[in-house]
Amino acid sequence: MQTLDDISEDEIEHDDLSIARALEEDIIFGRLAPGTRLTEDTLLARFHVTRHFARQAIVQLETMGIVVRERNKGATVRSLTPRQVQEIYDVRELLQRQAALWIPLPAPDELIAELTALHEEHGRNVEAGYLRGVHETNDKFHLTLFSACGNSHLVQSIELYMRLSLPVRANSMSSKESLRISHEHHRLMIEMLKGRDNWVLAQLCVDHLQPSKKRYLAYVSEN
Amino acid sequence: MQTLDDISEDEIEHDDLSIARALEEDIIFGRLAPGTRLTEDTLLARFHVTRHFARQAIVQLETMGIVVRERNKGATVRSLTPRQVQEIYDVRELLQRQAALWIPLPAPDELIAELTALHEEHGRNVEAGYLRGVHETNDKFHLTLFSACGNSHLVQSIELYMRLSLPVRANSMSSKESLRISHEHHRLMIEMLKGRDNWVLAQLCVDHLQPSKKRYLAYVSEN
DNA sequence: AGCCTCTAAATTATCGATAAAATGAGACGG
DNA sequence: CCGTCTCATTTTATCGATAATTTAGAGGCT
Repeated sequence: MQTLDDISEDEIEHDDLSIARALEEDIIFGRLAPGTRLTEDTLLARFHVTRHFARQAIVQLETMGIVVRERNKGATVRSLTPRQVQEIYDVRELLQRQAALWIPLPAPDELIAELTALHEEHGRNVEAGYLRGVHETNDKFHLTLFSACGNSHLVQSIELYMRLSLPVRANSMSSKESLRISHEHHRLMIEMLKGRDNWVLAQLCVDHLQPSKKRYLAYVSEN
Repeated sequence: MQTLDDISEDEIEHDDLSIARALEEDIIFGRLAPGTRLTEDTLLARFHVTRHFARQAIVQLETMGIVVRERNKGATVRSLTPRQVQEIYDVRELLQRQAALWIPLPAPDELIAELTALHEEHGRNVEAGYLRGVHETNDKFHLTLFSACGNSHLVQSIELYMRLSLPVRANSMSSKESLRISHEHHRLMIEMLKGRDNWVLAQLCVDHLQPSKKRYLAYVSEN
């Protein structure tokens, strides 16, 4: 497996937020396995920033929930037990279902157009095998969709739980087939937005979460 | 109104967490009005800590959601628009209702005993007019209750939203009558835990939130 | 008076250095 | 051979000082 030291990030100027984002990406692409230790010095060497920023980035990651810190012992990439995964997904389902139920239907053309654009970009990324783009457009699609519920706090919480489930979703990025299925789900969601049935939309949003959860739970149970 | 400088905190040793807690208390008791500016130097003088800790405490408060920071401009106590209050309470109701529904009924005697103890302490605090204690035992009561749902992540989110609604709940601390009503609600909840009807319990938990929300919204609408 | 500009004061952001704590390796005694 | 005690090394926590930014107000111009 690739270690943290093999990844170098010269030339780019980093602040604590961009470091956090870079590491977030490493986690979803499996370059950083859960449990990996994250020392300040390593970040310092990789990103060529002062200790201050490396430290701040770790704090960021901690509040984002993707890293765990122990006093005087530093940070490790959070690793999730099946139990925790189940808990996180139960809450995700709760939040996303309610957001879907609160979206006024039929949705305005403006929103449909925006989502369609994201959807097409997502499709192109899938076919091109450009995983970074897939992840980015996927998250943007869902956040845009759920924002239509009108409750920004709910959306924020949804975002939090999307990040918490990052390591779970990492698995599903590897197979183009599952990405295509996910893409198809998105198309259906857009169709539903044109209709009037919130319950169908909500169910779709919940079902959409199942594959990566099941895949992950199956994966850990056989190891 | 009392300003931040009037409050002094000698003798006690503070770290960033205890500072955050102290300020949290100031907010719920109305000593720190929403919108109040929070400069590092002020905290520094009040708590006799280094700049480092004062700063860290502010970051803490930011992630707890009770303070807003703007780059190069410092922090102010978060002030909530009626719209935001409504959003926060909608999510609170969603989370707490679901937690109540997930609690296995009837609850084990152990839990009943623990809650009863907290309930009695809460009652004593109310009658003694010891507001700090009221707030503390109140939050502890609810967190203990909701923990019984078995989903620690859900409980964490509930805790987050309890903090977000701190300025809203501040109002209700002032009248002993409303504290007594709240206390009575708690008693009913314990009764419900002995039964088998999750729906009644859930409804009770949701209703319990209404008074302080309504009071706050009424208050801001007439100003 | 109204308005722009420039300066000084206040405040936050960043840095490099030092202190404190944990970790691991090797020495020593049982 | 095993435990454990000490010390060197690694890593995080804390500090004080300096840099950068914003804010407010004085002074001058039209």
